[in-house]
Amino acid sequence: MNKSEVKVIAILERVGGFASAKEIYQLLLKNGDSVGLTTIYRALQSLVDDKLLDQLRREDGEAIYRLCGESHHHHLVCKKCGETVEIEGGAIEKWAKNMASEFGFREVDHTAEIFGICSNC
Amino acid sequence: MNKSEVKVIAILERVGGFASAKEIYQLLLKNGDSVGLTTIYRALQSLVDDKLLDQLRREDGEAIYRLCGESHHHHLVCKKCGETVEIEGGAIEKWAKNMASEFGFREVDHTAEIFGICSNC
DNA sequence: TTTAATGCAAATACTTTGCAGGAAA
DNA sequence: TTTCCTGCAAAGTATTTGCATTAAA
Repeated sequence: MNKSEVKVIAILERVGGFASAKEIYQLLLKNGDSVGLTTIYRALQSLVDDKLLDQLRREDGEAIYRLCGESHHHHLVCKKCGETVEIEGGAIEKWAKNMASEFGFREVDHTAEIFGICSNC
Repeated sequence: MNKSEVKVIAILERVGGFASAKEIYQLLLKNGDSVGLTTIYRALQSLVDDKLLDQLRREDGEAIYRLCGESHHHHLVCKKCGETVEIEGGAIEKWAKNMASEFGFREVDHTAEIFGICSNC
């Protein structure tokens, strides 16, 4: 594991959830670290190969990464103003696990988001 | 719904599962239909907007499409081969409703997908 | 010195958009 | 005519690769 990979892991720890290559890149720059996007991609690829990161896809096809085994949360997003609340998804975790095992799927992951209009809008 | 959209629907009926834009394009060509890839993309986009198709992503980020049933359901998708199972999400519906009301959100909608590797892969 | 890591630029793959010509109403 | 549909070519975005430079061992 080289320096870039350590940096990427550190950022993802700080983020505590999913982030795309570009987001990680920008966080590193903001951090004062000097890196190229290429290096981020290479670090991410290597970390996924080593099974230290999970890789999923956003709806628009962009790849997003997360530390393996990290407990994650979901979002409640306002369709109008974009305000976002992080919520626990205990029920969903169980649902995903049950459904997956019912149909014989392994290495299971999931995405879930709730959209609505917040009380201010 | 115009001619191209009808053609796309017909192909997806024949396929009986997911297909990417390129796959649909090639099937149409093999069929003797003369179409451009651009038109396929436009038809797909329009059908997704009209909620006649579900759109998901393969592991490599390519979009895949398929006819969607009318009832609200969720998907259990194989990250490798794209095989998909439609599943009921009773638990999720409740979770979404509860979370939304807890935080004062209304006009609530949600997305939820489970990813894994199916028993054949 | 020998190997591994880096980053720019170019290449690739998927998808969207601008635009002009053609079909349909 | 007026509007919609098409498809080529160009643009856009995410990601990967070639290659020469640099850092590390």
